[in-house]
Amino acid sequence: MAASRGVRHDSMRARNLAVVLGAIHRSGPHTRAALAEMTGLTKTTVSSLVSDLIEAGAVAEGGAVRGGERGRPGVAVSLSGDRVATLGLEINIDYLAACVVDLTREVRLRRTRPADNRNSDPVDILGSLRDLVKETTAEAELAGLRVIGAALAVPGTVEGEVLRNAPHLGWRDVRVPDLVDLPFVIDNEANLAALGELWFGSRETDFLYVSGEIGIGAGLVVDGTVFRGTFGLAGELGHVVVVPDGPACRCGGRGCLEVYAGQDALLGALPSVSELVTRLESGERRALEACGRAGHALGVALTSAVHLLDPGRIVLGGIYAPLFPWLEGPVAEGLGTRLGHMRGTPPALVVSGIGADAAVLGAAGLIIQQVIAEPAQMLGL
Amino acid sequence: MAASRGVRHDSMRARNLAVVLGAIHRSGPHTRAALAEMTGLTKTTVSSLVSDLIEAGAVAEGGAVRGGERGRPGVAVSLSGDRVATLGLEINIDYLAACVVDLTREVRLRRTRPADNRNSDPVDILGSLRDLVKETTAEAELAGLRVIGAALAVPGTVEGEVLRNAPHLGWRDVRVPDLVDLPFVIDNEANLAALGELWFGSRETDFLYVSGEIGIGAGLVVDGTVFRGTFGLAGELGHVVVVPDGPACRCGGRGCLEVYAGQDALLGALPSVSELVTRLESGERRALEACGRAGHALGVALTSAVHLLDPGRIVLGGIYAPLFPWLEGPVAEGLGTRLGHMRGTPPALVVSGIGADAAVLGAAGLIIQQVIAEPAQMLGL
DNA sequence: TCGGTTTAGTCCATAATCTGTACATAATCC
DNA sequence: GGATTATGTACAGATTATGGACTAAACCGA
Repeated sequence: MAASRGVRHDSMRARNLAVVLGAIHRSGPHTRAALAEMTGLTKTTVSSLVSDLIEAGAVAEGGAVRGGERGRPGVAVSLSGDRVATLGLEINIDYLAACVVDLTREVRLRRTRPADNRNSDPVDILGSLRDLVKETTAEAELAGLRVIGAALAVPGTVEGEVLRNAPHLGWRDVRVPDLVDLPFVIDNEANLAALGELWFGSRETDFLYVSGEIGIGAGLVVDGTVFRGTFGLAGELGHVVVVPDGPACRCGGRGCLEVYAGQDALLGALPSVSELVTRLESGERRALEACGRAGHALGVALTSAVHLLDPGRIVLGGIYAPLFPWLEGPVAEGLGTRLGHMRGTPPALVVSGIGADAAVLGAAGLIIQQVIAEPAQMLGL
Repeated sequence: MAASRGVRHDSMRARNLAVVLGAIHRSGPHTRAALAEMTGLTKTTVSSLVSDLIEAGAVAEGGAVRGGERGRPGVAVSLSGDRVATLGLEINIDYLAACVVDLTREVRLRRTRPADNRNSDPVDILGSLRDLVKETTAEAELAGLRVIGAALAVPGTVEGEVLRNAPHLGWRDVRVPDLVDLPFVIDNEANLAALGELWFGSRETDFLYVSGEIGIGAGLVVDGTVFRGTFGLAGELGHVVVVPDGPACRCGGRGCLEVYAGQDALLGALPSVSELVTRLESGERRALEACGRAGHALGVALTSAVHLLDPGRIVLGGIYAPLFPWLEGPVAEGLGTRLGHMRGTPPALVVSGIGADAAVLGAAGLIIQQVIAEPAQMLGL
């Protein structure tokens, strides 16, 4: 409901650039004539817009030229991966990560730096991250790519440029400075992982991405857009109430999902998720029971989530991805019996295909989406 | 992600008409000069747009003329309530309702027709509703108002023009025919009641409206817009899990909120909500305990809802409005202790100010919003 | 092989809309 | 009463899209 500004000739053109670029992005290479048909603009206008987009490096001629049919064949116009790129960044509990992705969503560069960020000093970590940014940006430029924006994923709640609360890092109200001299945004790890799944994983446009980490977050994507709630705090699946009088949770509540299905509850005394997988594979009873309990709790919490959020499908990611074979049964059963006849069938339950990279990729993808949505502004047209 | 069309000259003007009308709507009467300032358009353009809007009957000169300051005083332009109106309709369990609202959101006409619609025949009810529509439309036209669109609130889930499932009416997959020869939409009662609260009640732009009826629905409003989820089924608060192994619910699940806090659970053997209020006022223990239990369950379910949906505040409506004095304590306590330190303070808990009319008013308001958002299309400019 | 047909892309005159400066108007200030 | 200040309109100019004519490049059929 912000005060909206009037449309002038330049914003009309800006919008039409976005419409044409969006059409190319949404459904692959097209000829100018096809674009005119799709957008309702005339061939003349599309030609003019396309030539601007070519100049800005957003698209290029070439790609698949349709042939074999009658008439003069058109020249296909497709997204160009050669000139414009964006930077995805991630601060997680035990590593820093960066990646460079070009406009075609091809991953061009990836760097991970192991670190122990639990209860760390923000200044140190941010300094280290800044080094990583310089390194990757320089390398991308060597490859001829112009990095035009960056996004950062953090394991906590974000408001604007302030990291409000990242319990596992031990950070509160940390103002993250612009790490690059470019458009820069910060967002929650689960939200960005959900977007990673959208653009680099299954490419479905409607789903709830469940991010199992030390905490449990979720990012809801409806029609290709993340739902963030009023203050950007939506999707805290980890603190949905599973048992009203259950054990205390570190959040102050009782019987939260995190108590039953967080990483600590799943691992118990085990050192790592891969160790847990090993034991599950060898059929160890204690491990199987832990997974069963977690799956049951997840089924209860997801039932509430489905009633409230109405997701298209449910994607399990993070540590739940390797554990999916053992979680799927109990979770699906819980959903199936509890949702009952409120809806035709419960949402499909699937595993994330991109695993641990989801958040960094989503971060880079977020900026790419901005370029597609506002090419005039992002590319200086 | 629908294929978006290019912007042409006529859509530029259509957009600017909407921008100017939106500014008048959002912040009361303004002079043309002020509108130019706010929209970023020139005075010339605003003058031209305003004269079109006057011709269409959307706005009128007059209203508060600012005086007493230096310079030539401007002529205020304000929404006109004299010419354009919309129709709100509601099918509920025990009544049909209609109302006519003008562009200034003044309620011009209201009709309620008691009926017993439980397990009824859709054909009968829709016929009766059609009569009500003819009656109210004719009466509005006598008052010089042109009804330009209608919306219908129903107690069930809606997809497009089909009422999928209204358990208390006993309707499934009922295709509702266009009741008027005008733009016409159908939506869920809780969603429209939430919009009623937005436009005719507190006028806050961010809240979760909880509609206590025989079932319990909720409508989430974020930044003045209803969140509907993927299939339009979001907000089914009544079936959020409160106790995982609780009593069976008619939905097929167990321990749903509706079992503890639905109208039937609250009333027990009592005949009506007003009877319950009487007993609460006289301090009857059984009544107080029923409210306490319901409030406790509501607190648990709302905790999950707050974590997932992140509402700005929580508005209790429907039968919860008269019961608010007795529910507020247990609900607020549950929210306060359970939300813990995940967020600064829990969302404010308030009572709806418009009671039973929320849904019909919201329905009429929905069409008014469409007029404000797309005046060119809705008014034929 | 060659003209006919079909479709793609460009050129250019025209149309729609907004901008910006100039100007008439109407109030206050001194 | 004249200076000042702000509103609202008029008109020429700028920007962008349209639409029909035209050129280009393929296939089709004789």
